[in-house]
Amino acid sequence: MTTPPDAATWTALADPHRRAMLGLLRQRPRAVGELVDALELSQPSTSKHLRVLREAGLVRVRAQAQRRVYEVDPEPLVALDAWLAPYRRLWSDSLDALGRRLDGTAVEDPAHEPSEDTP
Amino acid sequence: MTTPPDAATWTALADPHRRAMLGLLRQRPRAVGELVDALELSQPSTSKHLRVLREAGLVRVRAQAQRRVYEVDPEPLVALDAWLAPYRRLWSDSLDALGRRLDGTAVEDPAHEPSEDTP
DNA sequence: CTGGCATATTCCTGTTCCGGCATACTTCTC
DNA sequence: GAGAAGTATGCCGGAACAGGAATATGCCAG
Repeated sequence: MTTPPDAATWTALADPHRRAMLGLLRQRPRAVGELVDALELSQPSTSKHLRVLREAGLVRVRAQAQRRVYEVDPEPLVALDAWLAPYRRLWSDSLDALGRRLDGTAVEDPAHEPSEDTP
Repeated sequence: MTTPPDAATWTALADPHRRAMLGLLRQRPRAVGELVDALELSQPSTSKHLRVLREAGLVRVRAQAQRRVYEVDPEPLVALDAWLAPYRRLWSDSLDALGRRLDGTAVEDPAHEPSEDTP
């Protein structure tokens, strides 16, 4: 049933700076200072955003002497991917004539996805 | 290069009610009243959320006499899917031994994705 | 054209969120 | 140890956002 993304995941990704951070960390792990330089953010602000990402489980920290090296933890993104799955048929059906390639996106009967996320 | 998701898409999806709405609309198009009943929200609040979704391009409206029937427009989700793509290798490489199935997720050389979203 | 239904919009309030500045904490260097 | 580098946290003001109530708008039935 593939757990839907945690609310924290969504709110973490809602911010452009945090998405940019994730983009940089996807390339390679980086210390906070590198991120401060790359994005044009103050160090405290950067740390706070990293905190949000960390608490959402999107990044992991490993301490290297005084510096903290952050790297992406893809797990919440897997959940996002799963969340997206049922919507995928909405366009793959029409645009992708090849249809059902044998990935997870098996063609299920309509209107029976997990109701998910209903508050 | 697959345009990255608009900021509006992310903020629209950041709200649980709006995600729930999208989930309901994915099953079938619905009029506002149906959504008001399904979610436990006031009608004005519902309309406002629909407005956000609409302006993000995530839903389309078609007028049916006095009622407005909403349905999902998957286009922004395609962008989301594309945004997710470069991250997918982070877990498909490790978990999915089958690797590079021939979808869009071709295996590119690391650390060269579009820098995207940098504010 | 009057009244009623379905939806959108406005106004207002409480809350959350972001950014900057100052500061505390930890670890390295000398 | 003293000081510096690297990072995290607290506090604050301003902006953005969510929800409710009341109201406005469009459309239909009689």
